[in-house]
Amino acid sequence: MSSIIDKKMNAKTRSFEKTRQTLNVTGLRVTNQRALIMDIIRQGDEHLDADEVYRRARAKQPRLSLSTVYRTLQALKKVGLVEEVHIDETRHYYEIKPPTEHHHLVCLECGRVVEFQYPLARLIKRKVIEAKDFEITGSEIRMTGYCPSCRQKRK
Amino acid sequence: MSSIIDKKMNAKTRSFEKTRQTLNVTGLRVTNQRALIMDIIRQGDEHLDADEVYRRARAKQPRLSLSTVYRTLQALKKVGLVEEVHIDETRHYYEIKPPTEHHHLVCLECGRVVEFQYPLARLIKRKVIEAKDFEITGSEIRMTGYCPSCRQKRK
DNA sequence: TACTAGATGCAAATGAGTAGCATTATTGAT
DNA sequence: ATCAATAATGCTACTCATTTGCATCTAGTA
Ligand SMILES: [Mn+2]
Ligand SMILES: [Mn+2]
Ligand SMILES: [Zn+2]
Ligand SMILES: [Zn+2]
Repeated sequence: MSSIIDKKMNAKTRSFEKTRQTLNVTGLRVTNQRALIMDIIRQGDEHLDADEVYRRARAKQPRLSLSTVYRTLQALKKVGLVEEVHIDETRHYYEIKPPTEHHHLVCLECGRVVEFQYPLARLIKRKVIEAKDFEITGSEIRMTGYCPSCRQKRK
Repeated sequence: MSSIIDKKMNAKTRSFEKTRQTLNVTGLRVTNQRALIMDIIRQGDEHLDADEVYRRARAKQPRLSLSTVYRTLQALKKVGLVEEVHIDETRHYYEIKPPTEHHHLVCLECGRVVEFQYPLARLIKRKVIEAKDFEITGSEIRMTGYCPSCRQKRK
């Protein structure tokens, strides 16, 4: 049998199985649709919205419903495996909960989203508790501007 | 005639006229509905959403339509008189463009929004251009946590 | 005062996300 | 392996903030 196909299948299967393991410890039931959705987010390079997840998932499981995608995204968010990002105002995007703090830069010209790895949460948390006696548990920074390649074109 | 009523009327009229002046220099046509909406946002202490603006405006101009509120908010945003804040995911809120940078703290318990006056934009802008060659033109920080009074209750 | 582009009001449309409910699948116990 | 309990799924219908089309109106200008 073709070793190329075997390798592809195995890579996919491995990833999927790893995802099932991850899900298993959350208390959530491990369903095929959840494993698939989680896997798609894990493998997806970009930030995906519900509809994009849906489109990609249907390629594998045509009977999967959009409701399930929405419910799964909520569930994964709740158990802390996935994070919701508010890059634009019209819809929510999702990414695997990252190990280190990062924030998002959105290019106003081309829409590209760039990640900015920098720890601001600590600083902010401290400043806020000093000034306002307000205890911060989460913060999100969204920055807009122009990416390197669009800056060139504008000049 | 009652001087109290006169003073009230005059205060309102003065505010409204000042708003008309402000609008006049923007290139936008100065309509009663725009002046009223702008005035409501200016006088409103809190952050107002479209529907709240609509409710308050109808008290003065019952024929005003919700569409006009939405269109006006967009117009005021575009000319830089008003700023859109993304405090929650379900709707947009509006405030007069503040002269100094501030960000918003949202209490997860009671929903109260507290403003945090602190200049982070400069720092962020610099760090980002260094690290990513990305030119930042706007940034918004949304922080969630617990306000002083809700922190008490939780203990 | 008359002209005209821009603004308004109303009604209908859009679109992301949610909810109800009958059916199905996972899990943990026998 | 079988079963019961109950969580999850797939539909469909719904909600609700925001947008759009279009006929009518009005602010700004000559
Ligand atoms: Mn990211
Ligand atoms: Mn504010
Ligand atoms: Zn760009
Ligand atoms: Zn509170």
